Amino acid sequence: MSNPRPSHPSPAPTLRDVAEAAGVHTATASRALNPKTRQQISAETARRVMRAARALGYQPNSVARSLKTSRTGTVGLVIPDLTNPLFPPIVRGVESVLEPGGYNVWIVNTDNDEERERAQIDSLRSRQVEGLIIATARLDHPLLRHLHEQGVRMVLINRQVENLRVPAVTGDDVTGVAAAVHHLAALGHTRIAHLSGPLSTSTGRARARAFRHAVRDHGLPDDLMPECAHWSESDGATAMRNLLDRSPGVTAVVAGNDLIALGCYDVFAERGLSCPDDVSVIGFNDMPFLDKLRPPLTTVAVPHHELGAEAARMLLDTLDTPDRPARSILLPVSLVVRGSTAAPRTD
Amino acid sequence: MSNPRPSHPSPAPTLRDVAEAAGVHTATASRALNPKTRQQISAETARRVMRAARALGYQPNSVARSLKTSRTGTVGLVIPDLTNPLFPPIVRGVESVLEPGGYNVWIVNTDNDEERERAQIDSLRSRQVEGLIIATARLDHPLLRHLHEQGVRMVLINRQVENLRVPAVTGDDVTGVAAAVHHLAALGHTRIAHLSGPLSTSTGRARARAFRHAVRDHGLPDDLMPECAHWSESDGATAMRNLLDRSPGVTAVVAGNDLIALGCYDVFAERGLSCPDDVSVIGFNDMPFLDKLRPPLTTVAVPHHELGAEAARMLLDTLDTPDRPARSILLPVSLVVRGSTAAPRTD
DNA sequence: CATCCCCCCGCAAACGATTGCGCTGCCTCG
DNA sequence: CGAGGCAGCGCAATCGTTTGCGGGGGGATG
Repeated sequence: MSNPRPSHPSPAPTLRDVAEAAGVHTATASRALNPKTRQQISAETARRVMRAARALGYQPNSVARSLKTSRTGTVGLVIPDLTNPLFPPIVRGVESVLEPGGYNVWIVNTDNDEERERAQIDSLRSRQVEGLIIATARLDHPLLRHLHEQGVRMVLINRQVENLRVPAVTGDDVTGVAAAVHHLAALGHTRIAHLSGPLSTSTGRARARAFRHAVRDHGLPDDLMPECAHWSESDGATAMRNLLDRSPGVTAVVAGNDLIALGCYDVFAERGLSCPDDVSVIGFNDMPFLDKLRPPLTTVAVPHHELGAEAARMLLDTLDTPDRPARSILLPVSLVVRGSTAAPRTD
Repeated sequence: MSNPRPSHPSPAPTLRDVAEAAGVHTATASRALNPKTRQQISAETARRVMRAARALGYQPNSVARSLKTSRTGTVGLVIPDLTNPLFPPIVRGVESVLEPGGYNVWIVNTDNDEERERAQIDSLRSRQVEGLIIATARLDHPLLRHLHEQGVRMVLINRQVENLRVPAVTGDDVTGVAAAVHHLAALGHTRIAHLSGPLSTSTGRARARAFRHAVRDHGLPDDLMPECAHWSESDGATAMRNLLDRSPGVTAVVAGNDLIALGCYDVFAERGLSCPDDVSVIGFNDMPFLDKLRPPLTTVAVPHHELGAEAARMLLDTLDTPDRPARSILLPVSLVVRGSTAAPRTD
C-alpha cells in the first residue's frame, strides 16, 4: 500500500535517527557511515549502523555536511547560453572529469548579459562553489579581476584576460583561421571576406586578427571584414547581405562561426546564389549535423569536449595545489573540408 | 595593487564580521540585511549594517542559511543528455519561470543509465532540492514510485507513469503522428513505415501506438514498424537499412524523432536513393537547423521551451500548495512541411 | 596479579545563519 | 507622576554533521 498522502511526508531521517536505531551516538554513526573513518569503529557496530541507515533510507544531508566541513564538492560552470550547440559538449567534457573527481557541476546561463553574469556568479559563490569554470566570451571586465583578487579558483574557456594570471584553455584559433584562408587561397580565391563575430568578445577579436594576418601572408586584401553584432544566424545574414551589396566581387567567406555561416546560407537562398559555385563558405566549430546541410559545410573543428575536459583538469589541479603557476593551453583544431568550398567560377 | 597571492585569500567575511564592524549583534545584522525583517530595526542601524556589509564584501553563506531554514531555493532538473538538441530548450524553458520564481536549477545528466539516474537523483536529494523536474524517457521503474511515496515533489516531462498521480507535461504525440500519417496518405502513400524509438521509453511507445492507430484509420497496413534501439542517428540508419532490405515497397517513413530521420538520410546517401522522390521522411521534434538539411526535413514541431516552462509552473504550483491534485497537460504540436515529403513516384 | 596500551566509543564544540523570546529604555497618556 | 506600551536590540537555541579529545574496558605483557 503506497503512501496515500505524499503531501505530508514524514521528515527525512537524520543521522540522529540512524544512531538511535542502531543504539549508538551520532558520532559513532557518522564514523561508521564514512568509509574513511570506518576503521575506527568495530566491524560489528559499523554493520549495525549501516543496516539501520539503509533500513531508514537515510541520506546524509550534504547541506549540513558542507557547513561543517566547508567543502561543497561543487564547482560552477558559467556559459552564455546552453541553447548554442557549442556548449553542451563543453559541459559534458567538464562533467566527464569533474564527476569522477568527486565534484558536481552547477551550470548557469548568462545570455551574455553583464548583469546576469554578475548575479549568477554571486549566487554560485554564496552557494560556496569551490571553483569556477567560465566559458563566456565577453572580453575583460572588472568582475574577473575582482574574483581573482578574492582568491576565487577559476579557469577560463575560450577567453583570455590580459594581464591576469588565470589558467585558460582555448582552441587554436590562429591556426584554424590560417588553415581556412590557406584552403581558399589554394583553390584560387583572391577576394576572401571574414564575417567576424562581435569584436567585444575575445574569440571574435582573436579570429579577426588571425584572419587579417592570414590574408596578408597570402598577399590578399584585408579590408573585407564586416563585424556581426552577435554570434547568430540572423546577424550573419545581415552582415552577408551588406557585404554582397558593397563588395560584389567577394567569392569566398570565412565565417566567425558556424551559425554565421548558416546566415550566409540564408542569404544565398534569398538571392539565388549557389554555394559553392558562386561563393564558398567556411564555418568555425563544427557543430553537429553540419555534414547534412545543403551543401555540407566546410568548417574548422574545435574539440569542445576536450576543451571542457581540459579546463576541468586544470581546475582540479588548482584546487589541489593552489600555488601552481597558471598555465594556459591551446588545443589543436582541424579544418574539415566538405561541400561548401570550391574553386571560384572562372568567367 | 592587486593581491599578489590569491592562493592565500582571507576567509570570506561572515555575518559575525559584519555585525562586529557595525557594532551590533549578529541577530541584528541578520535582520537588517533581510528586507523582510528590516523594519524591526531602526533605519540608522540598518544603514550602518548594510554599509558594513558592503564594505566587507559580505555574501551570505547560503549553505548555513539553508541548514537553518531548511529551504535551499533549488530544484533539480534530470535529463538524459544535454548534448541532444532536444533538451537545451527545455532547460531554458524551465529556468525562464523558475528563476523569476526565486529558484535555481540544478541540471544533471543520466545518459539514460538507470544506475546513473539513481545516483544523480540521490545526489540532488542529499543536496536538499525542493523539487524535481524529470525529463528522462525511461518507462516506469520503481524509482519514481519510491520518490513519490517519500513525498518528493516532482513533475514529469515527456513521460507518463502508469498508476501514479504525478503531474506531467508532454507534447501531443498522438495528434502529431496522426498529422504526419495523414499528410503522407494525402500525398498518395500506401506503404508507410514507422521507425519507432525504443519501446522501453514512454515516448517511443506512445508514438508507435499512435502510428498504428493512424495507419489503421487510413486503411493502411500496420506491420511496418521496426524499433530503433536508441534515439540516435546510427540506430535510425540500421533500422532503415533493415527495413529497406525486407520491405522494398516502402515509400514513406515516419521517424520516431529527428535523429532517426537523419539516420535515414545517411542510408539514402549510401544507396543512392533520392528523398523525397524515392522515399519521403518525416521527423519529430523540429530540432534546430532542420530547414538547412538536404532536403529540408518535414517534421512535427514540439514546443520544447514551453514544455519546460509549463513543467516549471506546475512544479511551482505543487511547491506552493502540495495538496493540489496532480493534473497533466498536453501541449499542442504542429506539422511543419518542408522538402522531405512528396507524392510517391508513379511507375 | 598489576600495569600499560590500545581499541571503541561518547561528549561536546563547532560551522554560519535564523528566529522566538525577553529585556531595556523611551515615549505617551491618563 | 506613574503605568503601560512599543520600538529596538541582544540572548541563546537550533538546523545536521564532523571531529578533536578523553574515558572506559578488555587483552596482552611482565
